[in-house]
Amino acid sequence: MFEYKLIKKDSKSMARRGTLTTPHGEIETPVFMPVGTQATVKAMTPEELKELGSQIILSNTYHLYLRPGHKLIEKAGGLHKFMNWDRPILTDSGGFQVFSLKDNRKITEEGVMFQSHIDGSRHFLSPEKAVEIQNSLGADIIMAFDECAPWPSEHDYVKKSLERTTRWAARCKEAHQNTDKQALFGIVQGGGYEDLRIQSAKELVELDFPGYSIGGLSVGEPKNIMYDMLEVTTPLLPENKPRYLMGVGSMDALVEGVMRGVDMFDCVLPTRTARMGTLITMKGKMNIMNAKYAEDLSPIEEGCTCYTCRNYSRAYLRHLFKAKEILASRLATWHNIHALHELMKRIRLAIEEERFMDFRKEFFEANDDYSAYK
RNA sequence: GGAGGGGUUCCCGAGUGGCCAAAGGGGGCAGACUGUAAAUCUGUUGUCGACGACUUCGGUGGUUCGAAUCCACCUCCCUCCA
Repeated sequence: MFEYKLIKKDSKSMARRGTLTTPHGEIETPVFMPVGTQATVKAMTPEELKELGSQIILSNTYHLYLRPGHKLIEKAGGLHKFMNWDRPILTDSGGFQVFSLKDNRKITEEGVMFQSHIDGSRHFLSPEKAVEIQNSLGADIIMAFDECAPWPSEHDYVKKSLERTTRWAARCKEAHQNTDKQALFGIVQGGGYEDLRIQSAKELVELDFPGYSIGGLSVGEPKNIMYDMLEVTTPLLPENKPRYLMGVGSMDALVEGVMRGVDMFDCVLPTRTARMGTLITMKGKMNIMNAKYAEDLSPIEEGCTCYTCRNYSRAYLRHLFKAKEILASRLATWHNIHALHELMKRIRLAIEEERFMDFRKEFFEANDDYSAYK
């Protein structure tokens, strides 16, 4: 029910083109996955997500466990049914919340004691519990419970953390019941240390997962460190298994990640920044609220085929944002997600046509935000 | 016509002798955001030849070492009475 098929390998880089088969359909990789933490990609309906090209979306164990509760979702027939999304779903384990809610939790070997950000109540999340919740939710791909160590962290701390994450991964695998319907990914950690990334990758591969995530990156470290970590990690991962770089979603990082052998990416960046008025284009990002767009009646991006660009002008978008209209968030989110899907589509095509590195060169030459690469 | 209250920097609105270029909010301008505690947060918002100087708190003229703050007159607005 879960299978990764490698279609084509780029001859000049680690880039690869593949297909991921899940109980809820196939995913063409490399792929960008929008994030719908609370069982909704903010501002978009599932129908709209399909229209703009989303193949798979994320949701979150910690958030759905606290509210509305995984039991309710199970009773509703699972997350797919509950949120009316019949394509693949991937759930994060709550490992990222170990990082992001660091002031409200305590880590032990057994698991993590959280204090709810909603009402302050205490909850214990362990590898077993995280898997149990994810089994209830029923996502096609689920994550092992890990610790996403903060940047910067001492070598000693990261080493202990990753070794615990490996032990937790083994416990997750042991606890996982629906292996036929849900693929459990292990998560490589190791901070910004090459030796630790190598150690983590080897330990996890030893445990044999249907896919491997690369976590603990894009948490504040310089980009070159992230790329260095990818370069030591992906060669150690089995070629016939998908690799998922967690939490990465700027256009440049997507291109650079693909070049280093990553198949899957997710990120809140396009949706969050969309709500703040930052729009993503192939030429760079733009803050649509800037005064210079006040009377600009052209679309966000010339030639863009998204619903927003087909129908609305920069001036109109700016007006909606200035007026704090809810439609502003919707139209901007629509465009941003579409932009990343479009980028991935071009990347896939470029790999198929054996011109990925040329595509990469053209991308960086055309994109003002990443002129450092020129 | 009489009585009272008030006119503050783009707007609203504090301030009632020096610590005031003037609180706070709004608006404006700009920035950040990467497995979502985010329709959030941060900076900035009189001028200049700018670690100092100059102009500003309805207008004019005073008092004072010193005024947005006190006094006089003028002007405009609001409330009540006739």
